[in-house]
Amino acid sequence: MLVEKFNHTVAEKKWHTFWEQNKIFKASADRSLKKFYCLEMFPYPSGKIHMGHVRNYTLGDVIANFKRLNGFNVLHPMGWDSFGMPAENAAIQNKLHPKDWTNSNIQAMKSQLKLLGFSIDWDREISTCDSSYYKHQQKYFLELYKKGLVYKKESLVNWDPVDNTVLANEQVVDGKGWRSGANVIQKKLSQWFFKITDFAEVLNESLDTLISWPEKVKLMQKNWIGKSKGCEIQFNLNSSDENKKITIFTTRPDTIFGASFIALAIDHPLAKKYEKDSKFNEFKEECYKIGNTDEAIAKTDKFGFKTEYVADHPFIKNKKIPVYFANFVLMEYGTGAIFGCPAHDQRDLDFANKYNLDVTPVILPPKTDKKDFKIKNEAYVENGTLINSDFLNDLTVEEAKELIIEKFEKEKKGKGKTTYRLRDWGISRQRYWGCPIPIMYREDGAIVPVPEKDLPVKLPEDVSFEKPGNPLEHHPTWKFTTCPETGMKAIRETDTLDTFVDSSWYFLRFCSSNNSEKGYDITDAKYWMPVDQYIGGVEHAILHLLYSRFFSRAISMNTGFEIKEPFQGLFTQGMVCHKTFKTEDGQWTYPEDVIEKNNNFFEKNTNKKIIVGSSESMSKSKKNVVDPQSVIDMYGADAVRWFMLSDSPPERDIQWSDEGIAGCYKFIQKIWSISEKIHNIKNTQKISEKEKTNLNILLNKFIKEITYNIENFHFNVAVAKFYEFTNNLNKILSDTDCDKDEFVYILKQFIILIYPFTPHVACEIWEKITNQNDLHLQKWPSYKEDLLKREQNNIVIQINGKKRAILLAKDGEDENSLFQMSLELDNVKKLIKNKKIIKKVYIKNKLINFVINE
RNA sequence: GCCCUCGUGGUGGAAUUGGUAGACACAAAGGACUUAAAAUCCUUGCCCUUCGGGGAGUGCCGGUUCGAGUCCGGCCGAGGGCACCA
Repeated sequence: MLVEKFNHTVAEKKWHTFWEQNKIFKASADRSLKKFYCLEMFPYPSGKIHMGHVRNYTLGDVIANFKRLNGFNVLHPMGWDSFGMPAENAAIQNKLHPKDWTNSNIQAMKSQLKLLGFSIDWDREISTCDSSYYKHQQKYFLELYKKGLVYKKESLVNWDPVDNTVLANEQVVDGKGWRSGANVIQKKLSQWFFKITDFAEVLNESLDTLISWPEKVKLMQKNWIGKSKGCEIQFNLNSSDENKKITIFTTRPDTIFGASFIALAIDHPLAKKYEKDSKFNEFKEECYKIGNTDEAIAKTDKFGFKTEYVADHPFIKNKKIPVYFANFVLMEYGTGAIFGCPAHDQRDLDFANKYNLDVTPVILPPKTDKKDFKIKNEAYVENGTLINSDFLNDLTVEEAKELIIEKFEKEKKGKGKTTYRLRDWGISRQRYWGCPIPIMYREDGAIVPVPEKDLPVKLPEDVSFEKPGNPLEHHPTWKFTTCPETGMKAIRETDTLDTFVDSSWYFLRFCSSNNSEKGYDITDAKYWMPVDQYIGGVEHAILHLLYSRFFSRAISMNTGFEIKEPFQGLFTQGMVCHKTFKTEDGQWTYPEDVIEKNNNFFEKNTNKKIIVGSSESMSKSKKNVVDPQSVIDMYGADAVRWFMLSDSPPERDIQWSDEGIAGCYKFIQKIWSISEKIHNIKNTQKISEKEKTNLNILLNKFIKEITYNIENFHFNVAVAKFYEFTNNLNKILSDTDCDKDEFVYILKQFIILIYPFTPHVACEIWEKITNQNDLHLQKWPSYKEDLLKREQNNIVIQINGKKRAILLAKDGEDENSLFQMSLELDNVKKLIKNKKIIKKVYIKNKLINFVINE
């Protein structure tokens, strides 16, 4: 019989229309239902969707569909992270208004997402650049301002002296501005900050409650917050001026007897004295050049600037400790001052060796003789016992820390303290395309929040990008206003908010997206929050997730419903990679412009030879991208979705391949042809009870495997199980006398199981065999555990741990008779002959191991 | 530099708790069907073999165990993170 092919173009369009018209994926307002909030990180509307989006949203869609079939009321919304730099760049380069550019991108990407058949509740769509969104954000800003969680301080920015503009780190390439090519300098600007450090402890501690987060992400956040327990110590200075004391922070107070210098950050208050010293300023310039990332600091040679100050050691009489400024000490961390103990810290040792400072070991490694222990170029940072340390001698590091802190506190020379590496969140951006900060600067110098009734402070639309810098700053009228209370003249804040603020509460907005009064409603949030499953790229492991955890907690404090943790479950997916193609003169080439001839590759139009490079994550700059649109057109949405779930575990990178997607297409066709075969069975002859039982066992095992693998995010394994089951089913179909009812039943179960993965072909087959369009209303199949108990098991017979035979035995067969039976097997007999059995091991229904001496 | 993760066929990967290593897929080779191609289906996949089976084997070296891809120790290699792109 000629089987008609599955026409994905027609079928997919048909189901899209049906789903949309009947609002199949709309979350129910019925609060008695058990809920499931499934969220993927919302996209930046850059123009077109890319494979990374396809993968991200396919993963989420499987979960959302799976949960719906399991009876949950699922919230699966989508929105747009639509403020940000690319829109401004487009405005500068193509003379398009950021708003128009953004909105047309949104339209384009939305229709692409619809093509993929994602089960999204589009009625809740939001866009962060819309004033109906950001007006609530301005309100939250003011609330935090009132709570004292927002403040202003001077802070360094990357400044392009030619374009007269602030640059983001990514706009600084090799120390030069990306557009002008000018050397970027560090400039101090007064900027707004959120006091996230007030939450350092709670954000750190609360990580332990997130049991469904990847350990890796939690660890990254822990490192970022960087809690460390230590001690502040005051040193007396021999100084003739007002600086009589200096406070340092250390996590190693136990090494105080090995202290040989004090090092200060270049912007430490003591630097004031040297601000006119040209040598010091040269040194300072050198330090600025390094930048302030941990990586840069760790890799740079340590150097310092000696001050005239000398400090007294707190316990060793007459011991004088020199004071330096050093390039590896940061003002932002601790007190901006440390004491150096070179014997037990590599940085301190490098520094001490450079300036010929004392190196006195104070920790002796275990089982080492004091006489043999010398420090040269490598610091000893492990545990040990204290030496050369007066009253601390012979204690362990832990004991010494405890005792010395006690002593410091008693003698009022210092105190135990916990510090965090986490710094406050700078939220000012000197850019146009962002949420305006609702603040005015009054002519009398007062900083005045815009009253709530005057919100939103809307972005002006008539802006020009002719001049470099912030268009809000240049706008002829926008920033001039009056204080509503006093009538005094005022100037608006022209900085806008970091776009990470926009994405720090959008998941709350989805709970009440159509509420114009409030950003979110507490009753809605009580029902929907927290997000049960959040899915996105690991690149957001730190900032976005940490900021969201902070912001949602901060704005919900004292509202009667505090959001302690917004994301209960987190999954971070890997990237989509593809081979790279380059011409011999080093030009990146798009895959669709490359053709293969006898294992050699050429550029289509020019016939230039192409060099195939390694597989890397798809990026526009390397041109190793495949446009989802073209693949959807050719193979259909189901095949693309299937590809995204196949082969690679979702947390790992996936390699895009043309053969792979073709294979997925074949599989979609295959399940279609199997369903046709079953649908067209004419013979209704019953199959035997035994065959029926076997089929049932197969199906039950299959249901269990698919359920387990979805719940555990092993989608690639689930896909393999689908292949396996399909192969088996196809074999049985050609072997067995057909029983239509039986096979239709199996097919229906199969279709429900595959619906979350490939909904279009599933709905089409379902409709064909049932004449109904209610696949989305079906219940997820359950399995019977007793059916999975097999009557017979293959028992592996090992001799000395090596597989030698397989024995088919009744379930639960007596141990001794199993030993007897296995000893009868030819191969076993042969190998055991004349040898003594020392030990017999039996693992129920699985394995026997005879241990014999050779 | 510091912190973390991962090393399994030609390739992507599977192996829930220590118990048949290589499921499933891609690629390759051979075959069937066909006038032919496409599509589809079958077989093969390290070494030795008397075709029963035997040997080696999960980056390398060692350990624990009746039994190790899985646990422990030490090497080697690859990747990721380390403060305003989103």
